[in-house]
Amino acid sequence: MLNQTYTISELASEFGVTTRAIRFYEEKGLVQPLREGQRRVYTTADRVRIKLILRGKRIGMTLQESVEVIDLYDPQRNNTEQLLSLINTISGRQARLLQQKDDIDDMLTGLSEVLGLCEKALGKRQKKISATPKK
Amino acid sequence: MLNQTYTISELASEFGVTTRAIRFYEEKGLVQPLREGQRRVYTTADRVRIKLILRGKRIGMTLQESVEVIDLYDPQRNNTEQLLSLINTISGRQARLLQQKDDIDDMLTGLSEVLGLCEKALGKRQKKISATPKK
DNA sequence: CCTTCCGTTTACGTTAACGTAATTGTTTGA
DNA sequence: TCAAACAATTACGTTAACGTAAACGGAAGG
Repeated sequence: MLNQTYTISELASEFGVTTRAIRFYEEKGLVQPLREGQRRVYTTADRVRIKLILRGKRIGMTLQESVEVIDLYDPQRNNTEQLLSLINTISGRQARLLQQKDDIDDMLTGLSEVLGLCEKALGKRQKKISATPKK
Repeated sequence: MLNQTYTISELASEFGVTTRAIRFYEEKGLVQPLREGQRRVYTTADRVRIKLILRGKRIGMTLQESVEVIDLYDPQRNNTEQLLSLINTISGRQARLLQQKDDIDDMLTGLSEVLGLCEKALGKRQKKISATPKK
């Protein structure tokens, strides 16, 4: 059933963020943990939301954008108009993500080339060292 | 030889940013255009730098990070120590980029699933409409 | 000559996403 | 019982990346 709960500092250390950050996400309405008296109690659902938010951050999305994407996942859309609008939203987001992948691939290619040059330069140096008489 | 030059507003409109943004990049030392009197004159090299900066932005890098990556491309490193350090830097950056690709793929998968559901829902509705007697 | 269109400098304003105290509980193990 | 550890609230501070506005200068065209 996975009705496990978490404290704020558990989640903070699990995800490598501060408790302040998590409280800030709550301020912004990104999560709404339960309370036990004063203490915040996070469910696995909250935990997932935070995880998704941080995933969004890693690829340069704002918190609001992350929430928008997360909200796409459980759509309460009924009528045709809303469905079509949702499809447009998703298509747009997909296009941006594909663009990002291209950007990343370009950058990876460039870095690999530089890395190749480095190793080549080091290789020459190593040969010189290897060729150095041992005493 | 490609020694074409550009005005600030040419580059701004080409890249879809404001002139203010480009001047800001100069303030931060990201580009150093020539001058013709007061006017800024951008070379193709400047243009490339700006392009790379904006590519970095698209994948969530800060301006400083973009500059760091750009600077990796023309290394003035001589000694072994610096080469090894450079290799480490590049490897780290590559790892982050791969992580980002994974994040993007995960998100794309999720979005595709939602899209599938949308189309399925729409399909049903279309069938109903199609099945509606024409008059 | 006057306006209109770039372009420049200077400077203050703004938003996002927290950081950093300071202060105040609450629980819990020695 | 008392300090140490964890949590909460409040509030001011900070950084990045520009936006926005004011005030000014050259040049080009009618």
